[in-house]
Amino acid sequence: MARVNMANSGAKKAPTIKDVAALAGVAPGTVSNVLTGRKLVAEPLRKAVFDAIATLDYRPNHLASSLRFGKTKTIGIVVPDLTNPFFSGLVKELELRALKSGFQTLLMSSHEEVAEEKERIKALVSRQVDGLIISSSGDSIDPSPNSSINGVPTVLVDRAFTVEGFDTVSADNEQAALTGTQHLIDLGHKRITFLATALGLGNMEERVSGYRKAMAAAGLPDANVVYGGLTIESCRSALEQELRRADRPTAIFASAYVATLGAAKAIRAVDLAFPNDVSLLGFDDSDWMTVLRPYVSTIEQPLEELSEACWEMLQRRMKKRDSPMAHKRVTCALRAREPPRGVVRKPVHPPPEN
Amino acid sequence: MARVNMANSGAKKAPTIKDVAALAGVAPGTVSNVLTGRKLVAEPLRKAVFDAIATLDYRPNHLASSLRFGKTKTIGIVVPDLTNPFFSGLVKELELRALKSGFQTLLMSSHEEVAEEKERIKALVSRQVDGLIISSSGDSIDPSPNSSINGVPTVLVDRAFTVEGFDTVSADNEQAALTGTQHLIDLGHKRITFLATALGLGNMEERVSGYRKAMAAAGLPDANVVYGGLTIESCRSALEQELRRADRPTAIFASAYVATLGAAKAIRAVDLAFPNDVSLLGFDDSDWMTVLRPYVSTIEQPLEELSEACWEMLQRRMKKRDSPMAHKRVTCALRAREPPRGVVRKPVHPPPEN
DNA sequence: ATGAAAGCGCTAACAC
DNA sequence: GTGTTAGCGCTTTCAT
Repeated sequence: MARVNMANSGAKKAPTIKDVAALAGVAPGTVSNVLTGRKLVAEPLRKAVFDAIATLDYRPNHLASSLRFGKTKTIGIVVPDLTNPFFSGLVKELELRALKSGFQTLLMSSHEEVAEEKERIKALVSRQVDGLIISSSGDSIDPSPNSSINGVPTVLVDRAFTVEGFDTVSADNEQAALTGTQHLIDLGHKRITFLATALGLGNMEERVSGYRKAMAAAGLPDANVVYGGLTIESCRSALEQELRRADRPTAIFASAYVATLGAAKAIRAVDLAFPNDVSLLGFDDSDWMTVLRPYVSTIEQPLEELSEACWEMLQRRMKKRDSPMAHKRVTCALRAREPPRGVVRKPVHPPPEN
Repeated sequence: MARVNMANSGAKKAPTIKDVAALAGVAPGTVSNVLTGRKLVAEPLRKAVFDAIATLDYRPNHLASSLRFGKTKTIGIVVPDLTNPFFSGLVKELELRALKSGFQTLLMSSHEEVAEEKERIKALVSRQVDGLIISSSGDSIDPSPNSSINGVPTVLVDRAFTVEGFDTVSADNEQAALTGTQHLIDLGHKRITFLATALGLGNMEERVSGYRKAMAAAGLPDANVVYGGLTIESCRSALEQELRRADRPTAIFASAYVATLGAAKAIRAVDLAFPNDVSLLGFDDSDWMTVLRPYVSTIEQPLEELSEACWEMLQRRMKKRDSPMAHKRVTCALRAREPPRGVVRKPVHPPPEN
């Protein structure tokens, strides 16, 4: 009664483990054992199975396997914006580590929308991912087991460090901002504007706080925080206004990738030059920053450490789902590229291009 | 005999459609009908089902559904390098379109390795994706139904236009390179070096060809193609040698994103300035290119059109698997940002930073 | 309109 | 060691 697919003879259906078993003259279970290696199989049968697999060009159906086995060996990753090099770099590192451990990654982007993020998480969960790494768009992830995450082992990265109920990994934002601000102060700046992105993001608040602390510690009362939003253009526009004022800042500390690029654009737009007219310190180092002249300095978040920590935590949680929540901070590095202010006095920007 | 999960009372197992059915007092099939909407269900039962779903916090298992239904509503995307803004931009657009049509995307990166690419494709296929969009690392994709692709509807994008047996979408590379080269010639350049990436990539060969044609047409015999490899650093290094020669080129045409950034770095490294010492025309427009001064001009590949074409083709192929292969070219735009050569004669680069 | 039952492809028990 | 069987969660006939 067993229906046997005609091997490759025009039949549309893909061969199954049953077809392989039939051709090799063994039981389906044996084929499975050969493939998964969970049970030893005698050599002659092994060979027969492999031959059958080859002639049928059999591909295991991962869906069926996962359904039965209860594990997908897949982790889901959700980031706000893949075109942001910070996130694409992070994703690349995460992918690498997951792959090395035999996991595949399912990558989704939330486009900085909380609602979309929820949808993506739900989709990932309904696909039975074994774990989740999320850089949240909203800091408002619900850790309750009834939330969209549904009890799937999850690590939060970059955003949302403050949320209890999750393992989290993020940069030591406050310290990084403090160091960065201090660097600008050491360069001789007094009017330093901090270009933040959006209100209510945990990591951003930490950076703002570090900035304020450094300003206060240096006795500089004029802390000035500008919220430029989450796009390059909105950041440019917000800062441009700032730069057109008579008492414009002499230094900008841009708090994230979009802010850094937005700031660079704003500075160009009002035809100032860094570092003579204005210094620019950015967040999230990127390749192109080294081709700007004079260089823009940055606070670099160590992507390898960040992703390493994520992956370790997630693996731990996947093994022991009830271990206590862990929170890890990684230290950022200051990439100071700017010559000391005042050394290059001569304007370096080209004459107006009529 | 039917085992019923205790609703949320500490039981670990996720509720299934059976649990919902039991609680709502209906058959599993009815729950399915409510959920999928494929068959009408009377209002009182509908409500009971929804109530049960809510109280149990039931999530459909997409794996099981896909296994049974034979479709995953998922397409796989494979690109060589997610940190390349051309690809991350393309992926973003593709994701958008897939999502709008009710498809989810499974994204994988091949890291410019043919072997990895094969693995990723196999993984995607074994996950039963309904379709595949691939930007190949090697131009060597095997279209036979027995290949790793295993008959899954596939569209090739950017790379590998020349491969028969696949639907393909790519830029009109030869025309774009011709236009770009012509632009540099119009600017007065005679010694124009073309910075290619790797040999044997179809799209690259087309660009080289466009360059050569433009040079020949202008009666410029000194076509000079340098292969810089697939990383920013290798491109920088290759071009830097070129720029240190006495008869160095007056213009560089960089053939891809990595080449453009590599070229910018090389130009900086040997302390030349564009466009006075050397002009730079790049491929693949990127945000940061507008903050360099003077601007670097680029050939922009229209990501929206590219992805739109991909998605349309893939949808068509998924519906009619035996329709004839289609090949689509999209036209690139020249973003000329450079002032004419010679207008700004005064050197604009800053004095050496001791 | 609803329920019962078969089965998607695979793996884990349990026999032999 | 190897075969047999049950069933993962869902959808879909086929009866009713």
